[in-house]
Amino acid sequence: MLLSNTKGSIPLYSQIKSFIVERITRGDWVPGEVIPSEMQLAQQLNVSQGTVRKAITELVENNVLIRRQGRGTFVAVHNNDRALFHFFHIVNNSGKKVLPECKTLTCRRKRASARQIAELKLEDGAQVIYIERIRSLDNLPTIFEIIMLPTSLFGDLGRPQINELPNTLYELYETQYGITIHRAEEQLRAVVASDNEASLLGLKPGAPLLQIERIALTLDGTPVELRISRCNTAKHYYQNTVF
Amino acid sequence: MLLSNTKGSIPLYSQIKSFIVERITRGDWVPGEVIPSEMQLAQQLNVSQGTVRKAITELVENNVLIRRQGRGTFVAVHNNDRALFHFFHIVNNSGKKVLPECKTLTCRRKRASARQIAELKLEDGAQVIYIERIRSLDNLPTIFEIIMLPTSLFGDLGRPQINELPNTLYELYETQYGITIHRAEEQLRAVVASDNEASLLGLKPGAPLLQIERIALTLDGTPVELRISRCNTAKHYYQNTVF
DNA sequence: TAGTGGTCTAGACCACGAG
DNA sequence: TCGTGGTCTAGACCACTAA
Repeated sequence: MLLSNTKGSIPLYSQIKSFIVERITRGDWVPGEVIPSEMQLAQQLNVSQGTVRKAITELVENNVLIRRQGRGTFVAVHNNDRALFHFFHIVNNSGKKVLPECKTLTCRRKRASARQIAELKLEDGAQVIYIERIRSLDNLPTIFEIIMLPTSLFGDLGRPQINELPNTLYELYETQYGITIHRAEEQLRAVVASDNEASLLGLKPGAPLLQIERIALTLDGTPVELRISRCNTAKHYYQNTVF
Repeated sequence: MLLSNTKGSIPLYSQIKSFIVERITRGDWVPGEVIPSEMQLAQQLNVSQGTVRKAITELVENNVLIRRQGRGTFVAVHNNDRALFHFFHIVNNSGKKVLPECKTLTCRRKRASARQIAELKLEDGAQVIYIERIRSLDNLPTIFEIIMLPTSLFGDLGRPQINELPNTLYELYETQYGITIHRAEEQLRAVVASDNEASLLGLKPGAPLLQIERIALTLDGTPVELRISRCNTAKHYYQNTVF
C-alpha cells in the first residue's frame, strides 16, 4: 500500500479510509475484530497518527468502525441492538421499540422477475431465494414481509432443510455468509391490504397498510437484499428523525 | 466566556460548541452570517486553532454551520435547497424530487386541543395558528396538510390579512420570525382518506393515504410546529436512507 | 504497568476567494 | 496579496482497559 501526496491529489486521510474499507470488504478484517492501533497504522502507512485518526473518525461516523477507549478500534457488528437501532423503524404508539417475533411462512428458490433482476443487478434467468414471514410486535401480528436474496450470495439459504429462520436476518447474513449490510434505501407508500394479508394480520379486507420497500446494500454498494414489508399501523408507526 | 479545563471536566471543544450554539440561539449570530474565523475564536477563547476546528467540524456535521474555503464559516440557512434536501422526503415514482406547488385553504387562529398543548408545550387555553393547504407535485394535487403553530412565536401569521403563504414555510419562519428549524421527528402511518380529503385530492373515498405527523424543533429543542401531511402515494413515495 | 483511544497544542504548508 | 478554511505533522498529557 503506497499513499501518494502530490499537489492536488486525494487527501491522505481519504486514501487511508479507502485502504481500511478495502481491508474490510475483502474480508481481511472481519466484523467484531480489532484493527491495528492508530500508531501501528500510522507507522505502516508512513503518516502521522493524527491523519489516521481523522480517517478512522469518519468511518466511525459512518458506522463502519467502533472505537473503545483503552481497547482499540473494531469493525462494526450487526448485533440485535444495531439492527434495532438503525434498520428497524417501527415502534408502538407509546414510542417504544419492541423486538419483533417472527414466523416464517415460505423459504424457497424462485425464478427472479424482471424487477428483481434490475434491483439486485442479477443476470437474466437468475433465481432468487424467496422468503415470506409474519412479524409480531407486542404479540400482535403486524407486518407481512417478503424478502428476496440473490442465490449467488446466499446459496444454501433457500434449500428446504432450513425451515425456521432467525429473527434478525442481518446478523445471519453477516455470520453465516460474510455479508454485512451497511445502508438501505427505503420507499414508503400507503397501500390496501390484499385478502390474504388481511386474514394473516387479522384485518378487514381493504384496510390500509404501510408498505416499506427496502433495498439493502453492502459497504461497497452492492445490492444484496430486496424486502417488501406491509405493516398494520393501527397500534404502531414508522419513526424517522430528520436533520 | 470562560472555558475551564480541569481534570474530568467537559472537553474544551464541547464547551466551544455550546458557546457557538448559544450565540446562534440568542440571535447574536444569525443565519447566513459569517462567524469569526477559527483563529479569531481561538485567540478569544484562549485555545488552539485545532480545538476550535474540532468544535466547528461537529457543528457542520449537524447542519448548524457551513464552511466555505477561502471565505469563512457561516450559520446555516433554510433556503429552498435545504428544505427540499433535508425536510421534504416525497419524490415521484421515477425517484426525482420535485418542488411542490402550494394552495392555502385556511389560515386562522384556533383554540389549541389537549394534544397540541402537549406536543407544542403550550399553556392551558392557548391558541394556535391553524393552516390547511394542498400541495401539488407534478401538477397533481397530492398532499393535504394541516399545520399548527404557537401564537406566542408566530403572532401575526394567523391574522386574516395574510391570505397566500409562501411555498417553503421554514424559510418564512427564519426570515420573518427568527425561528430556525433544526430537526424534526416524524411518525408515518397508513390511513384512510376522509370524504373531504378524497375530493380535494381527486380520489375515491376510502383510498389509502400516507400520513406523516411531524414535530419540528429548533436548535435548543423547543417544539415550534406540528404538521400533519396526508399524501396520495399512487404516483409518489416517501424516500428514506438508513445507515 | 503497558498500550489503547481521547484531548489539546503549535506550527507548517496548500487551496481557494476577494480585493 | 492576504485571510480564510483544509491538510498534515510531532508531540504532550489524560482516561480507560487488560494483564
